[in-house]
Amino acid sequence: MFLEQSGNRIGFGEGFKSMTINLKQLSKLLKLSPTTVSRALADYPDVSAKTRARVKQMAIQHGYQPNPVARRLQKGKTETIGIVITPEQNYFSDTFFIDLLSGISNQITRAGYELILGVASDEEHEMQSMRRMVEGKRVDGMILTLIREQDPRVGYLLDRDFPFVLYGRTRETRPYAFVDMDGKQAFEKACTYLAGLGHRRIALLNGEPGFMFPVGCREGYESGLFLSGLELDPDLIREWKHKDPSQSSYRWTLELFKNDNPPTAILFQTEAVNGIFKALDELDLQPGKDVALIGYDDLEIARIHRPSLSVLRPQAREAGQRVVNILMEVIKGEDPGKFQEIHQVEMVIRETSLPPS
Amino acid sequence: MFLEQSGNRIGFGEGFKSMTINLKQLSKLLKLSPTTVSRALADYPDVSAKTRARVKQMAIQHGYQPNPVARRLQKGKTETIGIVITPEQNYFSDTFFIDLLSGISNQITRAGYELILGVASDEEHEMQSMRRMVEGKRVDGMILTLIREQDPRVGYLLDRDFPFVLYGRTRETRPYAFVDMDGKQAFEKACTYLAGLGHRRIALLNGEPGFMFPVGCREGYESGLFLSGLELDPDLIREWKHKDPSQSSYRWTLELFKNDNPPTAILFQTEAVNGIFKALDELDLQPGKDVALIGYDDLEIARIHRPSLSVLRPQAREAGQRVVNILMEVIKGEDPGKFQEIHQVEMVIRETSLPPS
DNA sequence: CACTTTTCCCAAAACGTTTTGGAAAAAGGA
DNA sequence: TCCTTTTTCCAAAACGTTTTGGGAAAAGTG
Repeated sequence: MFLEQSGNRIGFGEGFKSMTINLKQLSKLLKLSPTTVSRALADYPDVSAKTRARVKQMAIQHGYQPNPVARRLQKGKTETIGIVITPEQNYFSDTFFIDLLSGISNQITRAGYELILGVASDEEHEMQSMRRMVEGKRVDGMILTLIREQDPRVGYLLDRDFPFVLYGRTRETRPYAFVDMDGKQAFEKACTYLAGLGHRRIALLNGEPGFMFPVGCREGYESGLFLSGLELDPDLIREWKHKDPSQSSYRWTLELFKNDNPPTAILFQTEAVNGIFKALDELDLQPGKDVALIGYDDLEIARIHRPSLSVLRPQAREAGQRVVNILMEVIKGEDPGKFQEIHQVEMVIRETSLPPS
Repeated sequence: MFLEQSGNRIGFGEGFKSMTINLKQLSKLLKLSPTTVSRALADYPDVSAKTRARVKQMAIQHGYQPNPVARRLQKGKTETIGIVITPEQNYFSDTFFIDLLSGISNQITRAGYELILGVASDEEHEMQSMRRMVEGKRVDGMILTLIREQDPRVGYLLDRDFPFVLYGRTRETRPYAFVDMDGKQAFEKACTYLAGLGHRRIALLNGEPGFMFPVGCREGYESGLFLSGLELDPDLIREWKHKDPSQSSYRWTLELFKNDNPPTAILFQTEAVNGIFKALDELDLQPGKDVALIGYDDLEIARIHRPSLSVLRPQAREAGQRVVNILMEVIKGEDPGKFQEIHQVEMVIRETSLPPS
């Protein structure tokens, strides 16, 4: 009796469990109607300044917070955003994805929303997890990452006019909202930079085919070569497959140097750096000295490695915040086509981008 | 008018948006009361088999799914579990944490619950994010990871009798539920294994102090030495600080071999492997051949590196699933003290655990 | 048949908010 | 003063479920 946890009585049992107070209880305490209390807290103009102050003070004093579930039901919103990640996307490899997520999460919290997470083992479960969120009315909007060139998720969401924002782009003619990094501009910049140093043989170790982001990287690479008056040599382009060890960055790098006219510089995704270093080591080539290297993504290893790796650095946190802000607009009913942002990528010159020896 | 999205009319406009149906609407369609429909779908015995079948069939046909928000309000549960991660915990470094998260997420989905995620930049925001979830009545239970020896989160949750489960352990006398890896047994096993191969000088490059898991690692290490009749040499023990480059695994490894009686084997967190390899390389020592290595956690790099790294492999996925199952019991009101699980860690012998040369 | 038990269904209440549509009281205007 | 406007508050409805507490019909029992 003494220890019962019914918890809805007020002013009894200073245990933490009973520290939860109701709108009704609060209004009783104030001798006001729940309506007025609710409106006072929401700063409606039709409640006098005096009572508003009194209400707010009492609310703080009792630690009142409106029950989010009840509010959601009444408002007809879930106040929730969904995201699905896959373990295979070793996008998780280092700070990059977590930075993106951090930006997303913080901005969502700021809006008073919730971020719900699904972890899917493959493409099929990814879709399944998303459908559960959408069709189960569990979210007001979706955030999509690691976008494929042909991505069924985008068609699905467009078909039912469900709010979403992509981090990345896809091949889809209907308008949709996205935030993307300017991989093209980044690789073009890196390529012309290396050419400017005197490099004539620049290789590209590109990301996994099927995804969208390597497309931009390649465009930028080709454009950079062109702007520098260099020929494109197909032998210098490789596509790295993350899941297939026979096509690992290590193997591809070794092969690259079997060429009788090997490259003096390599552009690549920083994820692949371990394999590249390993291969160069075996070939007795010094990174930076014998081969210039610029990676895409500023992972921790890029900073701590000796020599430190020159990189292209996308601002993941900022991008995450923008994704959320845009999604909120789309949820409000704004036209998604209005929100298509391409963010510049800065280049960080460290020790692996010297002129050819 | 024709394209209006009011969406609550039935059987009109086969657009996807209107594909959402209500309990009330469904019951009207069936000429039954909402009560009966609800109870039929929940398999209550007081509805005849015939109508139950009819209801279910109609529900499927119209893709009816109860609105989770409404159900939560009525049931007085959020059907939601919270977790807060921090970017600094480069636990995210590879598959380990994402595997844990994957186990957690899948099991939560199976229970019809939701997983909400907070990303905090430091210890203070970590607490803040958790308090928002708990005091804002946004979750029914919390999952805690990367536990510190003194962890204010645990005290906080115990104080208000809020359901939670730790992945890991902490110094706290009150009973609480946890799932932990048997780091002690793992390091003991690795240590005696190396000693059995003939190693006499075994070093420990331990995890960051302040966290709980290195404590078990050290205990296991010391116990392993003792069981093998080896002396403990404090010079062979280092604590690696992730955020402080002056105490990086690279530096510590170099220092380790300045010793005039250097180790022939090293035990460490696999996270630290890059620095160790780098240092050994500079010292002209071959991993596996000149120095035996066993890492804790089976990260991808352990498998793909040549020589491949022998490791201790915690089963992250399974642990994640157990954490959720236990949390569900605790939420139901079971005594948390009953759920304290320590999972065995298997040892995977690869190429870096040879006898001393 | 009269009574009890079982089967099957439902109206109403409840969960905790916000919104709607006033209404009473106070203030302003003539 | 009387009428209009503004200020300030509130009762009731609504959001979409599940649970409570029956109640009518059907089936069983003597």
